[in-house]
Amino acid sequence: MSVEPLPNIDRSTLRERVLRALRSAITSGAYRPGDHLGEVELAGRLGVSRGTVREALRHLQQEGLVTAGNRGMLRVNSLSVEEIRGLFRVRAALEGLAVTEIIARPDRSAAVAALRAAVDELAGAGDDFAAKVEADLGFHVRLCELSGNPMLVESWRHLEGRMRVTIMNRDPEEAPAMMTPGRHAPIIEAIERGDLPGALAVVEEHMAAAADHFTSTRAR
Amino acid sequence: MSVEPLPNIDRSTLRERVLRALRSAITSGAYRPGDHLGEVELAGRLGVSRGTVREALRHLQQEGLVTAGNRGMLRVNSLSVEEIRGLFRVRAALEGLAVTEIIARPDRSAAVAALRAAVDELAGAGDDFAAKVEADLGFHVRLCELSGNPMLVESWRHLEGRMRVTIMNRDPEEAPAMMTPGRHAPIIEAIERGDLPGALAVVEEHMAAAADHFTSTRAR
DNA sequence: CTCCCTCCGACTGTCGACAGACTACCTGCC
DNA sequence: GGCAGGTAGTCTGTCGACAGTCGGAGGGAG
Repeated sequence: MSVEPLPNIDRSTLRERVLRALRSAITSGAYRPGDHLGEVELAGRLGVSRGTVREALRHLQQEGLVTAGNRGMLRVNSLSVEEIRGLFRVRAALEGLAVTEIIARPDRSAAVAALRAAVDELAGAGDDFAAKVEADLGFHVRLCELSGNPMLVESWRHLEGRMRVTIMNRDPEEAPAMMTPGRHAPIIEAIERGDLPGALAVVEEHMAAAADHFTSTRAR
Repeated sequence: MSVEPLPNIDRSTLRERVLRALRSAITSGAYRPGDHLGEVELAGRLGVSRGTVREALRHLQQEGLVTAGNRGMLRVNSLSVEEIRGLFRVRAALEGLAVTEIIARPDRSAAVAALRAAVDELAGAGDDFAAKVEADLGFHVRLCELSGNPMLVESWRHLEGRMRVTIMNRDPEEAPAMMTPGRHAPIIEAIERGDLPGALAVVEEHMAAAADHFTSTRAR
């Protein structure tokens, strides 16, 4: 008797799938910042009950992708200039911790290799805007993962939704300037040298530049 | 016609009130880490429907107060030793950013005064364990607030639930050693001097000591 | 023409019920 | 005595419906 095929059964709950669908719809730009997300419409469109959509929306609200407006109505979030500046300062602190812990680890060279693979993906994204975004964020989350500190990853992910709406609030035409291998290589090099102050300075500057980028010429 | 009294109407939703009640029940120790939180039991005890309790529980799950166990059943969270160490390293990074921004602000002396008031509350808590916990966490969240970076506060609060279950997982008898005015004063003094490297070192050491404290003699 | 009142539509808040899944126990057979 | 199979109980997952509230359109009075 054969035992191979039997495709993996999807054991995820409906709520999880709806959550992923909505998150994807927002981060892909199908819903723009400010758009109203009505429970009834979404439930009808997804073919599930309101309660299920509701739970997914509440989850996205805590992720910062969605925010409550008048009368509890939810809409796609968009950050103010001050929030964006603060966001990138927090990211600088978190990713500064990440490089600190990576440099302190014995398997630093393995981390460097993994990071190089991440920038290669960024280089391979070409002109595909969505792929560039994924590769860029993928590099930074990988940075956190390689620190070996799950709580750091958790904290970083808590900011991810806010970053994604910020990215989506801009014109895709002018964003690629930020997401190039050249901007990320210095971080890896400093880690490889074991140059902690240098790595911290590079991360700091990387985030400051990103903050400037996303706070100028806002809203498309 | 008189216009004064008319007590403020509570416009909070039932879900918000249930959320606060459950959060309070956990952080006060009524439910211990590992305890199972059944939707039916809670709904019956609170006199609300399961759906409402469910939403509150999901919120607490994202806060890290509650975690999913077998078959989606939720129980009060408890952190491993590694998670606790990582948690306090992230806190060190965040609160390090806080002191950095406070020192850079022009109204630094006002922040110092506010922080002194916070440690006074800690001193006035006496032997009341719950009051000491509130005053201690109050000091640190105040530190973040005074940075003027709302995103920093948001990130810190995201860790608050995990800290609270960690605190609650220990014997109240031996915790007070951590939460004394003497342990917090050096932070304020370094800020007052404008001594950034000194302040960072103090915060770092404060968090390392706290991590050691909460990873030794675990579980009561 | 303007202002106010009323009615209508839409949306979220909350609830109770049904269904599916897993656990633990209990019984009968080997 | 031990193990397989069945069975009851309990928990979460999901759904549809009712109710309350807010905003706006529309009509009538001044």
